[in-house]
Amino acid sequence: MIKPAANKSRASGRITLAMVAAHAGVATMTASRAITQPDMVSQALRDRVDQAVVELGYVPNRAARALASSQSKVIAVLVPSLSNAVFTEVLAGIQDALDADDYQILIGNTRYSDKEEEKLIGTYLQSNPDGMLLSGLSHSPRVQQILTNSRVPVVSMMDMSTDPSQLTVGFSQVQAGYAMTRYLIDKGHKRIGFLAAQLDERTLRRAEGYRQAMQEAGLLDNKLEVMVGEPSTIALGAELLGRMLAQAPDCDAIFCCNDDLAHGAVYQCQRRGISVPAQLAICGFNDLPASAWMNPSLTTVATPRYRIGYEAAKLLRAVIKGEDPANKQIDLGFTLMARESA
Amino acid sequence: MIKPAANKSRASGRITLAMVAAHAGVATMTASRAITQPDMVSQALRDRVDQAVVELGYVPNRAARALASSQSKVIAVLVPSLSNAVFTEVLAGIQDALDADDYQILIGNTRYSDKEEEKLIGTYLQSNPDGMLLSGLSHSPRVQQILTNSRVPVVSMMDMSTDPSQLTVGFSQVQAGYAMTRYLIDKGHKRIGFLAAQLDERTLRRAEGYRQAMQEAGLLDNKLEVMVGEPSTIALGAELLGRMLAQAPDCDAIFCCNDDLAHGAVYQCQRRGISVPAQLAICGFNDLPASAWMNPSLTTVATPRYRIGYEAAKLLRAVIKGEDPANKQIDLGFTLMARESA
DNA sequence: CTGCCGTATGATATCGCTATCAACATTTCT
DNA sequence: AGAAATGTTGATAGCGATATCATACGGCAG
Repeated sequence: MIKPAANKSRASGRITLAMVAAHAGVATMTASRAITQPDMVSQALRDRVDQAVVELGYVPNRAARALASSQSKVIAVLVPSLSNAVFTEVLAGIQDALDADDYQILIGNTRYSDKEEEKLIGTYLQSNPDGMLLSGLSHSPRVQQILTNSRVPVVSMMDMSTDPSQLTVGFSQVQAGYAMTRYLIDKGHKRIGFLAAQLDERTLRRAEGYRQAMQEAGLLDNKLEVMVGEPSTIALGAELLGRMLAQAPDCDAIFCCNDDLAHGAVYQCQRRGISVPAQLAICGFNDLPASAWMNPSLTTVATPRYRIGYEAAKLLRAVIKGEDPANKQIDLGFTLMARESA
Repeated sequence: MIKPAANKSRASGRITLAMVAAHAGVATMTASRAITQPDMVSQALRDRVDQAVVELGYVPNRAARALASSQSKVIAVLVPSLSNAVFTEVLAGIQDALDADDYQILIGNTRYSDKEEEKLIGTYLQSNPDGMLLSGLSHSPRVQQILTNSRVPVVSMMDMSTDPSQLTVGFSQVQAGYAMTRYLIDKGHKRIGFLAAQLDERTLRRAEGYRQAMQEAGLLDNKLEVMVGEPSTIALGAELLGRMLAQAPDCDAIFCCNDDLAHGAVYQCQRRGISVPAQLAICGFNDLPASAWMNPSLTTVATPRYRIGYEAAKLLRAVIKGEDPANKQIDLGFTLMARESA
């Protein structure tokens, strides 16, 4: 019943599906089905194929599969940073959502650079991905064109879009910035500084929310803004606190555009003997793990990063399957965490 | 001179190399060479091909390339965690080292699980990677066998191996654990606790170093060890500090197996009114960014994570090219950062 | 002028798998 | 019972690139 194994000794020592099929005494196509669509093959043959797979140690060749089926089973994910905990949690959500689906996730780090993003998208397109997850809404015109031409489904993460056709999962950065500023205003602060670094699109949106709230309260003053393009770090937060106090000595509260800066600012206050929040209130953005534990604990905005990744991946998967999702824009909101520092 | 473009309207709307070649009026093979080995093609034809590539917006198909050349240009990287800053810095080093080489990096997160690792390696082997970068030395027997069978070059990162044939880049975790413990002993501490979580192989090696030093000084006492398997977090550090003090109230110093735990322990001391280092010295491991800035600043061991990634990737690249590296074991050492907390 | 050689170009045969349709066996329906 | 529907299996033809070998050509030695 069982034919002898194929012995075309190919150059590559690799075990191929054809060898498995020969070993099991079935056609290659049947072996293929036994592996990828077991329901379509009779129990008896399926068992023989399965056994042959084990005996020969067969490992399918993804490249061949992709080529023949024009389905890469690859999803490309672009994040602006891997050292930022925000995005690693987004990635965790994505991985969990895609876990069982046998998707290969291609993680790209754009380092907050449009050029890098363009380069990465170009590279990833060579892998013919079934879908892409991008961070942010704004991309260079060339990127937009490349994406349109490629017809790859794309879901944008982290912020809400005004374009209703764009698939988006996130929360409104503007509203979050507004909410935090309002909180400080309601606490009675008048001279509220805004400390920002990196100046990526999310930061700029938060700044927008800040200005909106300050404007409404008649408190807007550009002396209260310290914004620099360097990457956001604790060390920079410490430094920028100094710059802020030099620029606006009467400042009574500081809204840092993220927790790293806020941590640095708090530590620096401690070193200078400035008491937080008595003399200066400080708050951050993102609610990193340390924020709840440090002393004083940090008032900040908790953002649903894990869920953003999770829901974005689920949405993308649905679109890849050809479904037309009822909800193209998923707003996951945010939570203001009032703690000791403000 | 230029023939009309090919118009075999393939099912996939994709622009193929054949179309580019037709558009440029050359053979497919010539177009292929013009793109991948430009030196082998005359200036004139090369220009025509380049132009056709741009005009048609040609994107090479990586799967086809991999299949035909049996070179995937993929390097798989396995790390136990993405939320741990240590490994994201390793990744940064890898990316920088491999930047120009047109390698595709497949990042896998094993979540500190042997099973996950096995699964990921199985998946990644389907992509026929040119090489692999693994974290740690110890892998399940099955993984070892799979790797041996696949004949994929592997470089192990993070620790030093005793097997001289194994390609390794890292530093001795045992020595680092020993050094930190000695430091505390030399400072006059007698009851030095060891706080550990996660209990992955690196943590266990550090524990080994700790015990060795304590043994030598005649200070070893298992009441001084608190080790749990849960993931390492700031919150857990805070909790375990309590457990340590309950278990060994006379403890006068604590060596935390990583900075997260140490941060939690320090914060918890502050809440309990225990002064660090006067009443209790605390030190960590890894030197995360916050450690230098928090108050008190944290005594810890700085580890060359970025360089580990960088050198490991360079070593792997050399091996892939067929070179036989003189130095198969690269020890990048570590640095004890003496700060305020101990 | 013949013939050999190195270089640029092209034709063809795979790489390993799946899509597709044909062939046949087995039910189910009228 | 005969036709139609259903379910399995197999043969064949690509998917889009590169490896390999063959061919054409100009240059140079003899």
